[in-house]
Amino acid sequence: MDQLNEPTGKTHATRALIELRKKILDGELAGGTRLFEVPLAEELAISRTPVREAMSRLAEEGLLDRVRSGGFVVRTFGFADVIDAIELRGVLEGTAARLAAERGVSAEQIATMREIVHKLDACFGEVPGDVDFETYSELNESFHHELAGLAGSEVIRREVARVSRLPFASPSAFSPDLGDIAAFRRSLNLAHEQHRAIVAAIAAREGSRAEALAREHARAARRNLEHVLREDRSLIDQLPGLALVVD
Amino acid sequence: MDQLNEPTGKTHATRALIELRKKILDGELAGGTRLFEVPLAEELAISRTPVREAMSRLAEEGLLDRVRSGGFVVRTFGFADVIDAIELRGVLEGTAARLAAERGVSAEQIATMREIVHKLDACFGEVPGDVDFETYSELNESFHHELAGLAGSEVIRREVARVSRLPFASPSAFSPDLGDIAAFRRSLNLAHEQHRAIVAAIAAREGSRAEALAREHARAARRNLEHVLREDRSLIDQLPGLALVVD
DNA sequence: ACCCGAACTGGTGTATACAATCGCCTCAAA
DNA sequence: TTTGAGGCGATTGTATACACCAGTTCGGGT
Repeated sequence: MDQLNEPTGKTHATRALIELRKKILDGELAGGTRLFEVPLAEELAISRTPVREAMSRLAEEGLLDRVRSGGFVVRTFGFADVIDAIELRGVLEGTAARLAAERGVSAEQIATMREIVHKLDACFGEVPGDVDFETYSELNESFHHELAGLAGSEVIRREVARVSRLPFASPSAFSPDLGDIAAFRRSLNLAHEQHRAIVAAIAAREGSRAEALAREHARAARRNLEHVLREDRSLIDQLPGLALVVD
Repeated sequence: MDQLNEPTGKTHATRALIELRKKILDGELAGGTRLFEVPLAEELAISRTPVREAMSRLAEEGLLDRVRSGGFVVRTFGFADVIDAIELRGVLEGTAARLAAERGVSAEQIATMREIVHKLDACFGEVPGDVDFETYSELNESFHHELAGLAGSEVIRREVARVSRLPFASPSAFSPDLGDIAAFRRSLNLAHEQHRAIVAAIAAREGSRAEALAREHARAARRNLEHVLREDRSLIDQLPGLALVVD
């Protein structure tokens, strides 16, 4: 599921996939829009075959729905769906954390997690709000990536990855572009404390605690989303994958 | 996601989809087997195009994996994966139940659930083990179907449906074919008590309890699986979708 | 006015020829 | 022995023509 070959577009189908995905995420193709093969093929200057291939993959990603009579429509996402997708990620990461704790993880795995946490520590400077945002964002992604696989279950890892593929539900949804906002920088301290606690709970085989912490950790994304909605809706367009959301 | 047009096969692609799915679930195509378009097309007496379409859909279902260099392989499922898929269904149904309780459901929805529970009651006769298995199985499916949508979240409903599509993880995995075994028939009393309790918890807006009950309810499937593995492995071939599992 | 069916339109479904690519094998040179 | 270039066969990628299906419209008979 993570081997969706996209070296920035080798085949026509891959390029079509990337272009279409971009248009959907940018909101250029509104939810509910039916995608017709012929016009799309003309627009992309390719034949219908790779267009179909691309649409099929987008259906796998959950950005398109197949319609009964054939063809595809752009899936509609409202803010409620974004909230639910974030909740779902929390639930699944929570399950990954719980199972990791219950089933036990190797010393190497714990060491890996602790190293990531340690490197994340180093992102924070003396004064609150002084954060190496770029590095934090990368390490945060590593943390969540590792966590998904920590239970040693391919089934779980795959489903966590799947829901995280929706850009607005991904663990790094609010990371890369909100570095300017002081409030977000400061909230990172709390989030990172949760990173530390999750690892500790897993190491101590406290499954229920690990699960609860991972769920609460995902709530940070929801709080950020709600902040954006309440305080500064102009940020919506800057956040990747939030442009397609309608309400 | 539930509109996978399969009126038993109108188009070649649909027939190919059904045939391939059957072969995978029956274990005729072992996990790891690479599926080549040309031989498959010849075998099914159709062209490559609908074969690709069918494989693409099977990838969406999670029965095939795409490989980097193009093409598909049959996904491998071990018993550990079955366990995890059942666990995952429990987690997701638990989330559906919790959110339904937390967010509240309409009187009509509760009435619908209670009606299903009531009809399920009627499946049980005077003596333990006297069960209308056929009807129970159908109603059980309705119960789980309704539960998935009870939170009013399309995102949740869709993901519950998705994991339930793997036949060995579905709520009715052990229903239709185990009616003979007395032990299973008796265990149904317990399972049905859980149905009743889940509805009661949701109605009382006891989210945590509803979640825990739904999770535990899914464990019944796991117990049945483990029973089959321990006591009577010959049943494996009779259970739908368990033939593909290797360990 | 009403019905019914033929033709048309707009879309996907399918077959097929050909192009591009990947993996592997060979063979030669370091 | 290793390594790298080259070629070759197997397999997927792509274009395109045509088939087919479902609405829809239009016409004619009643």
